[in-house]
Amino acid sequence: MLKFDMLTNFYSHSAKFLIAVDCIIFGFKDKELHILLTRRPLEPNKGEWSLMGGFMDEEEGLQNAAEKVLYRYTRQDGIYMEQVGAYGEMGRDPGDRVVSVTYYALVKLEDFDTSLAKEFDAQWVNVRELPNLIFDHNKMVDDALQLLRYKASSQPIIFEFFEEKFTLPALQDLWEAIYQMPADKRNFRKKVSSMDILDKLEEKDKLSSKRGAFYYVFNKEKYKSFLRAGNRFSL
Amino acid sequence: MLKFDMLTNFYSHSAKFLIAVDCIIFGFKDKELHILLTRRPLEPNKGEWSLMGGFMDEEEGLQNAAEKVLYRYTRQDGIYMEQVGAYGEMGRDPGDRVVSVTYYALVKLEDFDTSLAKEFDAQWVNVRELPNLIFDHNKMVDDALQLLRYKASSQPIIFEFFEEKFTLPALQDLWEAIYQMPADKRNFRKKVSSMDILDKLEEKDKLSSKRGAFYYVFNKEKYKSFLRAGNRFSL
DNA sequence: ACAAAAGTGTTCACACTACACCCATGG
DNA sequence: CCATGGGTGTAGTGTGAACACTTTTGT
Repeated sequence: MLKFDMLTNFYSHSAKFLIAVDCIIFGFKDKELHILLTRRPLEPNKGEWSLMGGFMDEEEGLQNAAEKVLYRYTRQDGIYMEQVGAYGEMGRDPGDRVVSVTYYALVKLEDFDTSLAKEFDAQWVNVRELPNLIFDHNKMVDDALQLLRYKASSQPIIFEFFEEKFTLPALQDLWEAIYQMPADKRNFRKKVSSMDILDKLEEKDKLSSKRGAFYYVFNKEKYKSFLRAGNRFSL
Repeated sequence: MLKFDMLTNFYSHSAKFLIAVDCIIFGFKDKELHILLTRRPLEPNKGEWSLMGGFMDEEEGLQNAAEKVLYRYTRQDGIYMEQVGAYGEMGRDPGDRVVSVTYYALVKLEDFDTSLAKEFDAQWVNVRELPNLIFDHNKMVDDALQLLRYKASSQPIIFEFFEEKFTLPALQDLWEAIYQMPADKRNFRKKVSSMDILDKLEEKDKLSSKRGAFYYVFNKEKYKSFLRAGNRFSL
């Protein structure tokens, strides 16, 4: 009996914990950064605002668990995702001892399936007007935002917010929403175009202005050359 | 029975996991950055190189667990520590399903109790000459180093490597060990002194040179004024 | 014709880089 | 007296910030 335990499990003496995966899902809408929140469907704290989450299963890793949560609530695949951290202080969840590992994700909000919102009682909430969230979820969002800002300044992840093409005015609006700072139009465009990592399309977006703004696309190959030449992305 | 479960534990259906806390303990010695490693005392992979770690108990949080590990292996208190991340892919630990949460720590290696080394079969290993470590511990060290570099460039944590006082040549050696880059002596000293966050002592360190180098101390009050004036630490 | 957003260059200040010589001391 | 590491200043270059007007087009 003991021998069997030793073969299947070397650490059988130690305590075990529930592991939750909570996702800070960012999207860009109405010139503002939003995150997807839900009304918690279960006790304790049922009905209060909460991040999207779930428990990790035996037969999956942390990444898989996070991807599962993301797919469940967005039906999008290949979502950009990054771990924020682990939250495991005593009593952070009054329901039980739970260690939560958080990921932030960037989703393309242009073609979001609105029927999902009803199904899960989910809403896109402006990050500038966040309500009180359960447990330590507000702290998680703060940490995620800080990490997002750092990553977006040093890696080309800002393009993950768009389905494919985007205009420079929209890109700048997004930048300003992420950093909660106004940016100078000319300096912003200069910085972007100086990296030479975008392709300008013929097509214009005529929806948000009369003149229309040209669409651009992030060009992964150009970005690679850019890196090979010893440069580093910076926004 | 069911009712009782619901009161004490709302999530009783979900899987539970062992949670390990592994620490990347950094120290500065012989002009090089070192980390504290040990020969793993238990199966599986007994005898191989490993980070310092332990399992989290029921009645402690992640932070407490990490502090416990640090105190156990260094006997130092108030160690600077920061979470690196959670590692929880399937099969990362062949012994059992374990999710590991890692912290890096900066310890004062000047007055390190060498008897501890024997007690725990621990050694300070140069980060430039790391052996293969068990499981995903090499990846953990890489991630910790990256985070350390980022933090040390934007916050005054580099001083945590010293007991109290330090010389500018030693500080520069440490900086070079962290970033694995040579630094210009005059530019380095200019940057440090331009922040005006150090106190120069009368005393000199006469051990590492004939002329002797003045000791300096990090002045927390000066640093606060520095921040209040709208500046940001940068090295 | 006018309102509303797109697009475009130049100047200035500051920060970062490169660089070489004298000083103090112990042996 | 000399070898070893400690300590100091300046000039040039590149990067980030400030700043205003013209263009296009739908109504």
